[in-house]
Order: sequence, then C-alpha cells, then structure tokens
Amino acid sequence: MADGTSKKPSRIQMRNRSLILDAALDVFSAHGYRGATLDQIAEAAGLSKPNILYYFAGKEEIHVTLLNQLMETWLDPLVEMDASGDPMTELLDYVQRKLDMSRDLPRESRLFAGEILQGAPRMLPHLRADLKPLFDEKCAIIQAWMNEGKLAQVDPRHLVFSIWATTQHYADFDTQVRTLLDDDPHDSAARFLDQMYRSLLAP
Amino acid sequence: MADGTSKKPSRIQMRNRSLILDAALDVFSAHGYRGATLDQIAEAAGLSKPNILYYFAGKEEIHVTLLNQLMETWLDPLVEMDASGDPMTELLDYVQRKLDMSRDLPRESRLFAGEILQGAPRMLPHLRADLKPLFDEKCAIIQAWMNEGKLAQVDPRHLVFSIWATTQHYADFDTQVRTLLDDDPHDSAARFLDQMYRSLLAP
DNA sequence: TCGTAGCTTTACCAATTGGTCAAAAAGTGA
DNA sequence: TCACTTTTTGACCAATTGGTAAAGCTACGA
Repeated sequence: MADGTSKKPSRIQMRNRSLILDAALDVFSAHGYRGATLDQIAEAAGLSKPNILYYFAGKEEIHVTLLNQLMETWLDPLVEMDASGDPMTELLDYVQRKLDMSRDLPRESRLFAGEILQGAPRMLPHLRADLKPLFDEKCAIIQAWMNEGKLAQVDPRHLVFSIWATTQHYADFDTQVRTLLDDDPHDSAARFLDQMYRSLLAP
Repeated sequence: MADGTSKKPSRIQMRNRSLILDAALDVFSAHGYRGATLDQIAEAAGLSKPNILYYFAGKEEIHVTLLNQLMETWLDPLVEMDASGDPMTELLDYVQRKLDMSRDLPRESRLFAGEILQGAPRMLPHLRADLKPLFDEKCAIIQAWMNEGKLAQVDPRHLVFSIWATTQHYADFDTQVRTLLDDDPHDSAARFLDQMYRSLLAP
C-alpha cells in the first residue's frame, strides 16, 4: 500500500504524490477547500479519482499535506532576518523577499489566505506552534534594534503585519490589482514599499 | 410573488429579506460561496429553506445581492476623500475610516476578500464599472497634491493599495492577528498606521 | 365574514461529490 | 517465464445539497 508506515516510497509514488499535490494546489488555491472537488484535482493531475485516493486517505489529507509543506516555505523569509545584520537592510530585504514570494508563489499565498480567512480551521495549531514563537522572537529583535537607535520607534508587531499585508496583497488581490493597473505591478510595488519602509524606519 | 417586478414590498418582505441577507452574510463570510449551504443560511435566518427560495431565486442571487450592496459601502470612505481638503488630513482620515470599517464590518470585509481571492467571478464587472473610475479619479487627486508639493512623491496607486492591504488585514486575517496578539489591535494599529503614512507622506 | 393574495411548510428530486471495492493491469525480482 | 506486489480502473454507494411542487396557513381589504 501507499501508507507512510512502510519504508522507501517508490519512484512512481514520488512522482504521483507530487503530481497530485501540485494539481491540488492549483485547485484549492483557485476555489478554496469546499469549492475544490476530487474530480477537479484528479483531472488536473491526469489521474483517476480512485487513484488519487490510493495515494491520499482523503480530500482533507491532501489539503493538510499542502498546508504543512506551505508553513515552512512561508516562514522562511522571516527566519532569514538576522539579528546581527544591519537593521534597515535586514528589514528592507525581508520586504523584498516577501514581495518576491507573492510573485513567484501566488498559489501558495492564496491557499494560505483562504485558510486564514475562514478561521484557519486546519492551521491554528501550526500558527500557535510555529508562527507565534518566530513572530515573538523577531519582534524582540526589531524592538532591540529600535532601542539601540538603529531604527525609528514603531510598534514591531504592526510593522510586521503591515509587511505581510502589503506584500501578500499583490498575490491575494491579484484580480483587483490587475483590474486597476495596466502594467505589471511588481517593480513599481518594490520601489514603493522600499520608499515607504525606508521613510518609516529611518532613525 | 416576491419578484422585484411588482411594486411595494410588504413589511414581511422587508423583514425577511433583510433577515436572509444578514444570515447569508454570516455564512458566506465564514465559509465562502461554495462552503456555504442554503440550509445553514436558512437556520441562521430562522426560516425554512423553501421559504428562503421564496424570497430569492437561488443561492447565487443571494450572494450577488450581498455583493451589490457591499460595493457602495465599500467605496464610500474613498468617495469621501475630498480634493479641496488638506491633503495629509484627507489621507490620514481615509486610513482611519478604512481601519474603522475593518473593525465594524469584518463580515463585509471577508466577503469581499473571499470574492477577490477566487478571481472575483461575480464582481469583475463591478470592479471595472465602479471601482476603476473612482480609483483613477482619486489617484489623480493624490498625484495633484504631490505635484503641488503638499505631499511627498510616491506612486499614488501603490499608496492606495497599501492602505487597503494594511487596514483590511485586521479583518481578513483576524484569526492570525488574534493568535499573535494578546490585546485588541485596533488602537495600536491606528497609531502605527498614522505614524507610517505621516512619515511616508510628509513633504 | 369571506375571498384572495401573500406567505410558509411538507415531501420530494436530481445532481454532485467524497469515498469504497474488487478486479484488472502493470511492474518487478528470481 | 512465473509468482507476487504495486498500481490503476470501472462500477458503485450514501450523504449532501440546490432546488421544486403543491398543499396549507395567514393577513387583510371589501
């Protein structure tokens, strides 16, 4: 069988599982959990529905697997923010990394947004266990930078929220952005956000 | 019948239609369009399912009605931004009005976010017809203010995006915000955003 | 008070959808 | 080639869900 209890996954298993997960990311991010159907996922993956269920116990397990994988990717840019670096550079780089993620991983951003929007029914434990400690740690670092006079004094928590909000906006509200803008927003957004956080954080 | 073609809606019609719409706003904003069921809406409204369908032609019509009503409310704070007022005051007041809306109308915010997140299948026409002209008009006003030297030069379009993103974040990502913060974020968010846009826009 | 229009409910459908099962097909090592 | 395991499929099922039909109830003006 294809349960995780056995040892080595075969090459076919590796290929099909990632085929399924990629298709599911498409479908879940486009239609939400309830809006997505196993048939859609199966078709997008090029496999039959029962075959999907040979590799995953059910729809929810696929969703949870995606969410788990996502969490690591999602936190990575914040993890990289280094207490020993130059504060302004570290923060502005963080903003750019998050903005790049919105451009490069819009499906992941929307999957995450959809999950939080509905009250994070399958991700609250992750938020508490993984995100919260990291958030507190990095807020403390930012606060320390401010106390040293390297940055202007602002509320670090809302600073981080604003970075998340402004950068993810370009993935999550892409439809709206594209309706209102003619050209690709990435470069002009990068310049704007750099300018905004530079002026806010200049000591 | 209860179709819109006849004349005066009775008092019962008024009451039940708003009962249904309020219940539907609860359910749609909490679970998304596909995630919401007529049974849930019916129960939340205290009416039977066929009775719901006596007042609305179907699930989609309820959703569209909500979206249409929402659009006006949603654009109102931006409409109020006045070209003849003091630029900095007008913009900072706009930020506060949007932030207040996130606190006072979180269901509406989430309904809107969910619709855009899924590609605005039922709202693209509205975005083009209502939002786009208003957006262009207000961006032109902001640009004029900057040209007069009343505000620092930034990209007005991304400025508006950032206001939307940062303020709606507190409604749409409420679950995440509440997981990371202990106290109510509204007042501290208001101070942070005031500080951020003041420093960004100071000429 | 009675007729009628407006409102509500009970019973029911048909389509969708997550999931099952047993058998067939395809690999795989000896 | 043969035995055996892994993978794939077609047929099927039960629950959910959007929606309908028709009968019953209620309010209200003449």
